[in-house]
Amino acid sequence: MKSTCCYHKLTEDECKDLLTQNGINKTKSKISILLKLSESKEPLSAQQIFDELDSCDLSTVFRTLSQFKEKNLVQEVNLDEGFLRFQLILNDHHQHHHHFVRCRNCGKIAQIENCDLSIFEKAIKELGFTQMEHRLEFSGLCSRCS
Amino acid sequence: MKSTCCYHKLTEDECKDLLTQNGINKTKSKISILLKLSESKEPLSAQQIFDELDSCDLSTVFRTLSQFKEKNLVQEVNLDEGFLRFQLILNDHHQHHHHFVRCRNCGKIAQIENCDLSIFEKAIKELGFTQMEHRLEFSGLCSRCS
DNA sequence: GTAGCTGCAAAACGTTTGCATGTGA
DNA sequence: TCACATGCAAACGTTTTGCAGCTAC
Repeated sequence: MKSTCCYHKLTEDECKDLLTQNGINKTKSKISILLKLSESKEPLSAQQIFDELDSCDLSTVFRTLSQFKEKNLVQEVNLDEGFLRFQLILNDHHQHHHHFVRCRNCGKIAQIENCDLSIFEKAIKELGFTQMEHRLEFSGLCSRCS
Repeated sequence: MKSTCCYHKLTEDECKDLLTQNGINKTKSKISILLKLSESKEPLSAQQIFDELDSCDLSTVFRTLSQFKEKNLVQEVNLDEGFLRFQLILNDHHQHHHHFVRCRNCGKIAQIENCDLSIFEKAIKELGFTQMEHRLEFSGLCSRCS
């Protein structure tokens, strides 16, 4: 199975550096949330992060993720599951877009590289829209489930 | 402004026929929900439908939409607003996909025709996935807001 | 008559917020 | 010191559910 393009487990020191660079206080919660996100090959929900941390309130997880999002450290991922997932953005040069395939049966998530939606963006400009952002997600059955 | 591809206001009789064809009881609620959906040029939320109907519980709206979805009469539209919208599917030959642009400022919604995502589907097949479905949505600023 | 539909109320779910206390720089 | 971060509890908005009564067929 192809690995995701920007999976990179951070050390605690790297987490601290990242927080400093983004002007965020280096608290126990923020460091461990950052660490969890970096350890995961797929985007995590707030609940998932909460479940894997020993002592940290769910509201703190949400507040922290919201702050990370503001600082462009994470992107929200909506896979139509009824909740949002969050994925670390490490190389933030250019706009960063990840697209996912999710198995409708087992929930397995894979990532799709290379996203050229210029055809659509042209059509949308004709509708008078500017400053476009997009969301592209797939679902299907993974090799094990199909 | 370009009109949407399959907007078609139904008559009450057409609604009744559609329900009969799909083996759904012709109740007052179901007819009026179907009518509302057909009158709208953009996908409606359950709340919006509820607000525009005189006497019909919100739970009935949800239950009805859920039934319509099972019968492939409507598709869910997720524009990352924190709730789902529902759009009538009238011409159900082939898989039906609509994609939307939503103005991040005023919420105005427009529809995008022609959806060729074959490039991605090839990449995804290589990941071992089959029976693909996709979701593609854009946001931006409409001509009035940009 | 019976399966299916409805309204009402309550719950469930993910998420956000207010507030008093605690912590990092 | 003081802005910022946290835990707790309560609220929020969307959606689901249980139940008793009603309606379509």
